[in-house]
Amino acid sequence: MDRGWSGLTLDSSSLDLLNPNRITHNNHRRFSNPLTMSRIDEDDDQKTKISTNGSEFRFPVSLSGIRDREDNDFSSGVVGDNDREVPGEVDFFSDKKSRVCREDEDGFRVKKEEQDDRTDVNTGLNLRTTGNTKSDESMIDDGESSEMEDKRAKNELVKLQDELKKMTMDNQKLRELLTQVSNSYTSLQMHLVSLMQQQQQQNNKVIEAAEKPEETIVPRQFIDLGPTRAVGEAEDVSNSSSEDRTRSGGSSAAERRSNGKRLGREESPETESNKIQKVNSTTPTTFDQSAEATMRKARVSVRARSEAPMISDGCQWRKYGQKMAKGNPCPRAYYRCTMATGCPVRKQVQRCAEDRSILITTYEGNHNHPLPPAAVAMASTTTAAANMLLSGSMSSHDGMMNPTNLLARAVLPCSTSMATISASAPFPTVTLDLTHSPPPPNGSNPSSSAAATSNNNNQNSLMQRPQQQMTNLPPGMLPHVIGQALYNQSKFSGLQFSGGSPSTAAFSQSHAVADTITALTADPNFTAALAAVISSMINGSNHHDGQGNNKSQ
DNA sequence: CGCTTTTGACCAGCGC
DNA sequence: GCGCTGGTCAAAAGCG
Repeated sequence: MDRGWSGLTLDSSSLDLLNPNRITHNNHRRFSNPLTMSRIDEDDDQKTKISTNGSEFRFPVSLSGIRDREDNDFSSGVVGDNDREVPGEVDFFSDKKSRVCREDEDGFRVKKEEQDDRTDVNTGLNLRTTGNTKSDESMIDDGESSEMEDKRAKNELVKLQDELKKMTMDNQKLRELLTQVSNSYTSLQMHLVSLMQQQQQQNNKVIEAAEKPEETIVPRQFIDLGPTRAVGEAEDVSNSSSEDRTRSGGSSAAERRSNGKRLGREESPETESNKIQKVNSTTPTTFDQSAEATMRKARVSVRARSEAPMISDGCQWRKYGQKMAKGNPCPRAYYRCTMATGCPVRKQVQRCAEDRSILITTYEGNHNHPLPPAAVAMASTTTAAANMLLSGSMSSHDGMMNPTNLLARAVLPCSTSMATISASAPFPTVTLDLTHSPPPPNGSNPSSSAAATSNNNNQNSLMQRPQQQMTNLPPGMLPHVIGQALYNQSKFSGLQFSGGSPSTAAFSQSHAVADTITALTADPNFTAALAAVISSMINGSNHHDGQGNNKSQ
């Protein structure tokens, strides 16, 4: 069994990775970004020396641009403290500049000026120098140099300590901010899902009333796929149960199960409603229509690389069966959600026949109970998938989909394609392939064919297409990204969420990033890889950056 | 002892 | 009608 709990833990090291600004901040402050330097100066005057000193180390560019400010910093900071240090500090800086100038031609002019100043000083000394006094001067110089070197080292130490303190404080602040953002996002997502579900249910009722005014039975698809249960509202789904899946033809399976074979399995409120349905479903007139409707049981299939038996999605699952599937030497395991009695959510887990490292997890149904934060994303996944598929079925039975592009955009705003949808399968299924590297712009990535061929795994004969993937994503992260993607997609579908504003895309994108960050925090071991994903999402320009993620292929 | 997993059996749908 | 396949059940076994 997989408890699948993934606590929200924050790691200071990961925080640096999480925050793109932070990355820029740290890296460039030490290496090459004068803009960051100036920003630091503005942020904290006390750190002027630090930042200046930090830049003093080795930034190779734009010396002429920063030079003046640094000189001023020196004169205002160091000189004020100890006049005797002025020459030393200046000399040292000049040495550094000389070294820097050897590395960068941009600073040549500055170096020359500095050298000229120094030359003037030395020249003056030389003019007063005799043979003996010259050696004395040298000795004095050496003594001052070593002393200044010590002081410089001390200053550096103090500065570094200050910088470390500042970084620690920044990390703490970011940590708190991240926690707040995560919490806010989780609650907001739940709220939005709830609202969307309510809206869709209203739409469903209107449509059903219009199409089948005399029918007492609503095709289960509408209810099963309806998101009303995802957040655990005790909605009286008088005729729904993903268990009474209509693939069984509706009545026969329901009757069979009502005969006692499955008694005790479901003690949820559904049991009562199931009985109602069973009675009603015996009516021949309802069978055909409900059967047709229920052919569209939404599923979300996730392909991901994982050595674990299951990907961790935050829910509790109980294995209730295992079968050898045709064409795949690996058995298929059937799991049922046990977080609440009667939760209709099931999932199938099977390894890909072609690549055993690929784990194919197919989710079905919507949770009817509150979920822990770690499981919200996957819940939203199934819900959003249901919404998306349902929106298609509402508009057209066959032409429901061509939302791949929309979905792909929702999954990753910068992606070409990541998810595919099969409407022809017995159950409309959204398949997300997270196992391959991003294809080249022309889509001729060999992995694309691999993705296509490796799908021969009896997963409803889904059509696979070249994908934009996030290679080796940690299992814990998958549901977050996927959930957000599908959630976005469901909004983009526009059929049941007509209220979407132009800002919806940006809103969703920002939340996708936030959700990704949440997932990141769940497993610091993957922060590096995930930071790359976040960066790609933020930058929106990772189409051609697949080399680093080609490990999986 | 209670919960979970295993596994053989059962059933429905589908194609021939 | 028969066989194949997918999906599920439920008794038995395992486990903490």
